[in-house]
Amino acid sequence: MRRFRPMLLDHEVTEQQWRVLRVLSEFDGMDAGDLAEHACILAPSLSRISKALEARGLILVSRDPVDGRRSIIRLTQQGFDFIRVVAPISGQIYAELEGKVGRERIETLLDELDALILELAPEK
Amino acid sequence: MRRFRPMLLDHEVTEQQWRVLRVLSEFDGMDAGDLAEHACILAPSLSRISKALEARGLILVSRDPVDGRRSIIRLTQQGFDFIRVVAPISGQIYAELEGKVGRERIETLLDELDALILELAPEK
DNA sequence: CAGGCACATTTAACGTGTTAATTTAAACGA
DNA sequence: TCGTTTAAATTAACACGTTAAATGTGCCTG
Repeated sequence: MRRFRPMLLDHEVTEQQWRVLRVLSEFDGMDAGDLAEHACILAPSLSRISKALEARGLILVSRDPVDGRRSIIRLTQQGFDFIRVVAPISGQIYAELEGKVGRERIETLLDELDALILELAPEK
Repeated sequence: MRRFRPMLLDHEVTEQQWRVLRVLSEFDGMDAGDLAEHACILAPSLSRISKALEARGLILVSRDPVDGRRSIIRLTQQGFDFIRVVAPISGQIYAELEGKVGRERIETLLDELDALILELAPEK
C-alpha cells in the first residue's frame, strides 16, 4: 500500500474509502452489508466512511423502501467523476507493481492465501 | 489472529502488547527503536504501549546513561511471571494451527512473502 | 394483532497505524 | 565554544479494526 498512499493522499481519500468507491463503481446501489463485504470493511467502519463520503458529495445514502432496515448507497455524478479521474492513476501504479513482481506470481500467492483462509474459516 | 485474540483478551493484553513482551523476553533491555523494529510496531505505537505496560508494572522504562536520547526498556519480575504464564497457552494455540495447516506450508508461504517484500523494499 | 425474537445498521469505546510536528539530546563545524 | 544540524522519542491528530451495546425495523408466533 505504500505505493498507493501518496496518490490517495493527494486526492484526500483513505485506502478504505477508495475501496468503497471502487466497489460502488462496479455495483452501484448496494446495501451497506453487501458493500462492506465486497470492500473488505467492517460495518462500523463503513458507517463512518459513508458519512465522510456523503459529506463530500461523492455518494448518496438512502433507505431501502422495501426493507426499512437497510441503507442503500449510490454514487453521485460527482462520485463517478472522481473515480474517472483517480482510477487511471491507481491502475498505473498497480501496473508498475505487477511489472516488478510478475502477474503469475501475484496470482499464485493470492490463490494460496485464499485457499488457506478457506480451510481455516470457522464460519462463512 | 482470531485464534489468539480470545486468549489475549483473557489476560488483558493486545496483540501488539503481547508481541512487545515476547521480544523483551528474548532480548531484555533494548532501546525503544530496536524494540519497535523487532516487534514490528511503529515508534508512536510503542510509546503508547510502553506507558500502558509500565502502568501495569510489567516493564520498566529508563533513560540510557550513555545516550540521553534513548529509552531503555526492561521486563520487571512481574513481567517475566506474566510471560511464563501466558506463553504456554499461546504456544498451544499456535501448535494447533500448525497442525491444521502443516509446518512446511507455513514456512513456504512466509518465505515467499519475505522474498517479495525484500524485492520491493525501497529502503532498509 | 400484540409481544417477542431476529436482523441491519449505527453508535460508543478503546487501541493501533500513519503522518507530521515537537521536544530533547548528541554530534558537528566555524 | 557556540550555534547549527542530525537523531531518538514523544505528542498530536485523524482514520480504521474490533467488540459490545443501542436503535430501529421486519417477522413470526400465540
